[in-house]
Amino acid sequence: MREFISISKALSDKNRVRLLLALRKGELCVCQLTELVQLAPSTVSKHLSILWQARLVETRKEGRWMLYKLPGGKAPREVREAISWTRRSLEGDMQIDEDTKRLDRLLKIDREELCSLQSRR
Amino acid sequence: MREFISISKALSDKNRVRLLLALRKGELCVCQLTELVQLAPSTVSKHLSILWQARLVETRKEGRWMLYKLPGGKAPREVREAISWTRRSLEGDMQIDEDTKRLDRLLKIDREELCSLQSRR
DNA sequence: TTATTATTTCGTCATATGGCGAATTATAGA
DNA sequence: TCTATAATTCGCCATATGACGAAATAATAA
Repeated sequence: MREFISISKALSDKNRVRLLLALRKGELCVCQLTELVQLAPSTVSKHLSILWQARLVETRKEGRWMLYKLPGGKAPREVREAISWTRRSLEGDMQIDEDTKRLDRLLKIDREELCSLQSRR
Repeated sequence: MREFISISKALSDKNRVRLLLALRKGELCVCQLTELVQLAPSTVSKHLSILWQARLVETRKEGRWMLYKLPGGKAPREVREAISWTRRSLEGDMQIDEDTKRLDRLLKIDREELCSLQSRR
């Protein structure tokens, strides 16, 4: 029950779902995700930590960057099913489609450059 | 997105999930559900209204009783999948198993009798 | 070492949520 | 009609949540 509630709570915020589904595109750093959802980095970090605690994302540190991605095939069944339910339910969702387009554009920019752009605000 | 968030929010509370899964046993009135989860009737009613707004349950009025049940096959795919994800995820969950046993006992008591027992508190 | 940069943690605020009991509504029974 | 009962709505309270900016941490670059 604990795990289930943790997952459904994690999925019960719009911005967290946006972040989760952005990771369909592959590994992303906090900068890139922050640029996508346009929230304060501290807020994005908190959201990601909630997704991580629910095991909905995995992390890997690469130099200065913390990279987040969807879990691999060895994730618990609950988790895999939660993610695929989320993906199917939001197929064709306007917000998610916009995010996808925006993300495609962001991915053309080098990570280094994108992150430094951000710190200039 | 609205619908999805509404569903995941509805599923993000332990007692609501208990109520939802109790309905596997068929139609139940608020009295029966209140007796099961041991919360104030007003609290149970509120929870049920949240489940209803998310389309996770259907209602039918029969005399003084408001009966709640799981949605039929014509429910939106999102909803059906959410329910089956919930059921599968909580298969073998201790709390749910206890509820199931308790509910089996409660179902042996006539509704009329069970409800009137309750109002004597 | 020192400075810069990416991320997280902390403190704070406004709002949302889950709980209850009291009051209200709707239906059944006397 | 008047009363009893099932359920909901309302008002309240304590706690949880999502947001931010400032401060702390960790890693690279100068």
